[in-house]
Amino acid sequence: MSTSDGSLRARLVAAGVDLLSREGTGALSLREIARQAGVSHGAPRRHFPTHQALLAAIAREGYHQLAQQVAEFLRTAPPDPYAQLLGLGRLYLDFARTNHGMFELMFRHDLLRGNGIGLREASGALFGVLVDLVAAARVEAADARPAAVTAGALWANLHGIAELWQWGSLQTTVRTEDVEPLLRAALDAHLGPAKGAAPEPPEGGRY
Amino acid sequence: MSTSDGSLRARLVAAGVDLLSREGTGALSLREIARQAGVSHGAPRRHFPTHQALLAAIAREGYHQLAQQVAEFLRTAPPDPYAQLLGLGRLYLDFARTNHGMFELMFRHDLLRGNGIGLREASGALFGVLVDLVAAARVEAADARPAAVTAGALWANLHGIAELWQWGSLQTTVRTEDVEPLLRAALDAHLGPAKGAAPEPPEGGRY
DNA sequence: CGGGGGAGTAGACACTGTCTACGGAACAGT
DNA sequence: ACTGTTCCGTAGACAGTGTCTACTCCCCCG
Repeated sequence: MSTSDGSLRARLVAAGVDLLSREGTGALSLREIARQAGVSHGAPRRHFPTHQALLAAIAREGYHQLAQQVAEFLRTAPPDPYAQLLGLGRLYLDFARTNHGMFELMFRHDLLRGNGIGLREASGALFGVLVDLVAAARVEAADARPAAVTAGALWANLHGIAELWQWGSLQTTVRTEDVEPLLRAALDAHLGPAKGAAPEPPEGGRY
Repeated sequence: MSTSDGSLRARLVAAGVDLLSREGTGALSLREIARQAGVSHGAPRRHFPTHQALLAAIAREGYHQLAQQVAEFLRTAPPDPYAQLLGLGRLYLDFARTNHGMFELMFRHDLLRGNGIGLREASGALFGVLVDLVAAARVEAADARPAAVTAGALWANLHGIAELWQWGSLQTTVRTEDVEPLLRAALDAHLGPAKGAAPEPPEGGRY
């Protein structure tokens, strides 16, 4: 059951991810995905009740990839919470840039709403990591605010940078290739200034 | 020429704005807008070369409305820059919530890209206001960062709050109706703590 | 061996965006 | 005042889309 049931389903999602990275969100029509997967346009219906459900599954795959990258980074990260947050910020922005079709889809809530995608869980896990790191990073700052609020504000900041940056609104003030100052400003603002560690990204890192 | 040329054009944009506020972005098909305006489906082509161009004009109208609200607020705002920024933050988030279809459209860069919409100018004017206010508000903080960077980070923060909040990602940690703590956290983080003025929104204000 | 159910196919339907040909009205010059 | 041009809106066609409904085929279970 797992093979026959999951085979075309997984192939459709994979074809969607591939198409998304090559052509962007505009190319993600149901029929085109089916074409890429080598099946007729009615076939996806056996596995996904609607087009939106298929898109939601593709977005879920995106969250999975992001979570995997985060886990992998944390496994080989320095112990300093601030450096970890800085790395995660770079990771998030880098993900948004290199997978910008996927990133766009992941936050197209108009397409994904009510499709049981489990985005709450997917994003919730990532958010939990963020809350813990924020709580650890600002021990000395002794901020009176709950860590969840600070983490939420920080995530919102990161997300806004990614969104506005990609969209071009920030290009009037910030060079296209360089969001590092914005990232630094966000981290310093929410956590207090850096302790002086890790001014450069690690050499062989993904950034 | 202005009357005949502008008449249907303006009617189409108005119909689009109306439809957008009632039914959301999904209802903004070219033919449906034409139907709402009481013309045939080919008529919009005389004024907008493509569907995207019409959507871009509608989004431009949204930027115009937002700029008007900002100007109106600043006209009757207290002189304190921090209070002004707080009010602008509320205004931005409130705009995103009450006009959430329009807000969504305004940042659908995949639809709007390359349509000569002048979003750069539209958003650029708002951003200029923000930069000035930020520069004024943090005089005492003596931040070494350029005001434009701080303003960019602050705007990104606001935008991220609006985006993630509407989408529901923050509902796990923050009550649905209350983004005020996140807004406060963002302002305090980027500008330094409040000077103690204006802890409450004005009574008859729009928030 | 025979029947049943799931998986994929193929065609239809309403709808979309774009293109083209057509009708008509208003305005121009002589 | 009449004719010609130019522009605006109409109507139909076309390819493409998402969804729905037969229909076929094959595998698996009894």
